[in-house]
Amino acid sequence: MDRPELGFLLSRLMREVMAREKPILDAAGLEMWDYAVLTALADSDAPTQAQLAAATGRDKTRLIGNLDRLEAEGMVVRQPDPADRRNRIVSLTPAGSRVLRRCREAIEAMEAELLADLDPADRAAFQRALTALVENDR
Amino acid sequence: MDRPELGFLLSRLMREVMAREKPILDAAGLEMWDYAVLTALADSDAPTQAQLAAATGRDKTRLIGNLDRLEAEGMVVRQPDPADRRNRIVSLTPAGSRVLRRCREAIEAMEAELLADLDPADRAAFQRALTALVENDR
DNA sequence: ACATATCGTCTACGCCTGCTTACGATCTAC
DNA sequence: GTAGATCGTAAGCAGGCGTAGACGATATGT
Repeated sequence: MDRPELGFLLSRLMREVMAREKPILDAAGLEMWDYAVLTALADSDAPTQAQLAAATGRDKTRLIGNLDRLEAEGMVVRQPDPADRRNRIVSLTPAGSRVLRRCREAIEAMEAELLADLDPADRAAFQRALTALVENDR
Repeated sequence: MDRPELGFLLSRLMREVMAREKPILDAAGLEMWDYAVLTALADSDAPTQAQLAAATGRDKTRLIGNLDRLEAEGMVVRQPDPADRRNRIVSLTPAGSRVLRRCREAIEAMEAELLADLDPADRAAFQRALTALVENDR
């Protein structure tokens, strides 16, 4: 047979990565989407909920539930935008930042282990190519 | 911020690949899962339905519907296994092979275009690394 | 002042998912 | 031959998903 297709390989690898992330997030009491939201929050400042939904790819009505829970657990706050009070600006609390940082470290360690068997040059090229591809079709 | 995480990059790229595959499969009257099934069928010979479910990662009870439709459209046949008549052996018909080959060609062209901007050495390393990673944790 | 649009929220719809249970047909072990 | 396991199938369940419609609060254009 031919070389397996990109979609096939990506879905397999994706499944593996998610399987390895799950115990880490479970330990922190986070769901996948919570983590995506926290990450997006750390990377962009003062996003409105609509912007946050767009950034994470989550439906805006689904996002609400995640924010409700994250806010109840004190990881996130929603504040009315002084410039346009229809908007609610979401931001990380120190507690949220702390949880996020701890998860991120564990996940980076997991990723390093996952990629450990690769030839170092290939690993660098892999990450470079992946990043370029994602940025390309933004 | 840090380098984006593997899971983040993979999900983005995956989304893009699937978005580009969809029109191709639509034109052939196939759903994503149909294509995955046909591909798995071409790569392994004489699988039982349970093996096919395992190979594609689809739930065995969900697979039934796909096979029903593919069989109704003459792309696939189910035959009782002479060695164990509980099993049903699934195989591609010539028509199924033809449809699959046409889709595969279109998808490979799409992938080539997607990867076209990469540095050739990076592209080769990317594919090599991706394949190695998937085979690694099988 | 008034009409129109946007934002966040809630509710409901239909679709797809994996999981579970049950069933008949069939194989295997004893 | 009888008991138990396995295969494909059907049906039902809970949960996730995006979408759409409605609503109050708010902003904007005229």
